[in-house]
Amino acid sequence: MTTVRGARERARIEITAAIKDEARRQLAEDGAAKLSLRAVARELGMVSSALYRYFPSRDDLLTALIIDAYDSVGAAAETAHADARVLGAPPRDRWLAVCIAVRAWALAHPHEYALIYGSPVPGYTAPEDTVVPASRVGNTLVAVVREAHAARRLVLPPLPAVLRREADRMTGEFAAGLPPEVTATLVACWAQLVGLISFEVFGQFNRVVEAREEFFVHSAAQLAHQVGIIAV
Amino acid sequence: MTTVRGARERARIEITAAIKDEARRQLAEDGAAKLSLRAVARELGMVSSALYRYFPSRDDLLTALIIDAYDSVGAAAETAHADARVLGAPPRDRWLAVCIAVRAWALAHPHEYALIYGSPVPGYTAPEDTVVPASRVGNTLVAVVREAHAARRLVLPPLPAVLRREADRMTGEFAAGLPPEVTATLVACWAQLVGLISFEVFGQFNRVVEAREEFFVHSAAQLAHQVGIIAV
DNA sequence: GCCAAAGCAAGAGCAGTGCTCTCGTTTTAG
DNA sequence: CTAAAACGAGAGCACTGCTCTTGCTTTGGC
Repeated sequence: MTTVRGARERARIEITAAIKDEARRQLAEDGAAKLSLRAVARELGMVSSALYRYFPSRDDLLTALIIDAYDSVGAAAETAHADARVLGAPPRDRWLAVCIAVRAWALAHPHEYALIYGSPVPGYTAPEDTVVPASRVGNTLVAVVREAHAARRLVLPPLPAVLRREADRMTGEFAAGLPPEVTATLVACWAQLVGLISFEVFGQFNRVVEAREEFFVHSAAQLAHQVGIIAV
Repeated sequence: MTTVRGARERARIEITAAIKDEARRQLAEDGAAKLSLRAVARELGMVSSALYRYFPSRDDLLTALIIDAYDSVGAAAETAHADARVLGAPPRDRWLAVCIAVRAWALAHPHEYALIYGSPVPGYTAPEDTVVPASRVGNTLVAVVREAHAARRLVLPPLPAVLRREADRMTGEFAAGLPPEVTATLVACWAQLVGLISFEVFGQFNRVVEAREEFFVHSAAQLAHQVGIIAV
């Protein structure tokens, strides 16, 4: 927490939060495309130009929402992992718990999910501020696999020679403590997990998959197996 | 081909195509969010209201582009499959060929890819006209697996009891001739494949995966294995 | 406590958007 | 040949993101 120096700074914090809240409300209702700065300002009883004191542009507001969304889904994954750990769940169940938590968050916040894992809306390059929150879910999966390795519940999948250097680099950069053999596989599984969730959230499973929950749990279990986490 | 009854109908066909071409150009340049009906009309030397004779709304134009994009990537997948088949490639290589073709198409047309596999832009419900083109890639994967089964190059993965009915239904609906044991797995692999491609196209692999090509081919091969296609 | 400086809300205004409606003109079909 | 349908052009509405100017309020250094 930063110290609040005066009434003005306190007001700024509150108004910034109010803007984001209202924007999130409109986002959840109509989607990112229809999010309007003027509508947000109108709903908050202020004039649109005043809003630019807090967010220099519409894209900056969206970026703030993106960061919050990353933090929100990241927190969901982390608490699911922590809960599974205090229950003494085996690695496979911890993996499943995280996957299920991410899916549940996505289904509960489809538009925020679309904001972070759908097509990038503002431009093409993600602002620097997003990379740390963006990696929270990934880091949680790394933690699960790391614990599985420590508990000797991990078999190392074979890794082709061409990916050996890549796996070493990845491991050093964001998966320290993980056997390099699994790092590349884990990244792939993470992308595949998001693919599964995206298909469900974005309606690609309409008329295709009906038993969504069972289908997802089974697929997530397959991913656990693929990354080397042994059953039970 | 429908018969062209007169000059007016011929003109309508040409103008409709010109509108879509120009719209696709602007889409490839600036993305779906910045696609403007007025800009398209301006570039074509017509007034914006005239464009509404051809597409009743911006969303309808986008829907037309979505259908074309589905057809485009579907055709890419089908030709890749056909080429691999005439070369006598084994099932695993046919699977890889289709995956690689879809990825190549996505990297070449990122905004069109975002249109179909990113967040749904217009509303939430996909128009009925999109479901047939949308299934072309999936059908190609079904065909690959079906051929693998016919060539006895397919091992049936175990399927949990909860998904048995679901797998039977899926098979009857869009995967006739496929052993029900693989249908559900195939659908999951299809979603996971799109997850891999989306992460790359949407920049989620920035600072994470560097050897993209090798990483993708290895992951796609893993998916082939997962769906039951045996190596070589 | 005073006062310049900075932060702030409000309003007007600009360029752009999707979309509608009207009005002549042209092409089609009976 | 004529009524009907399709068409292009233009004006106009309501909305958007964003900028600039104008006063007012809070802040921080003296």
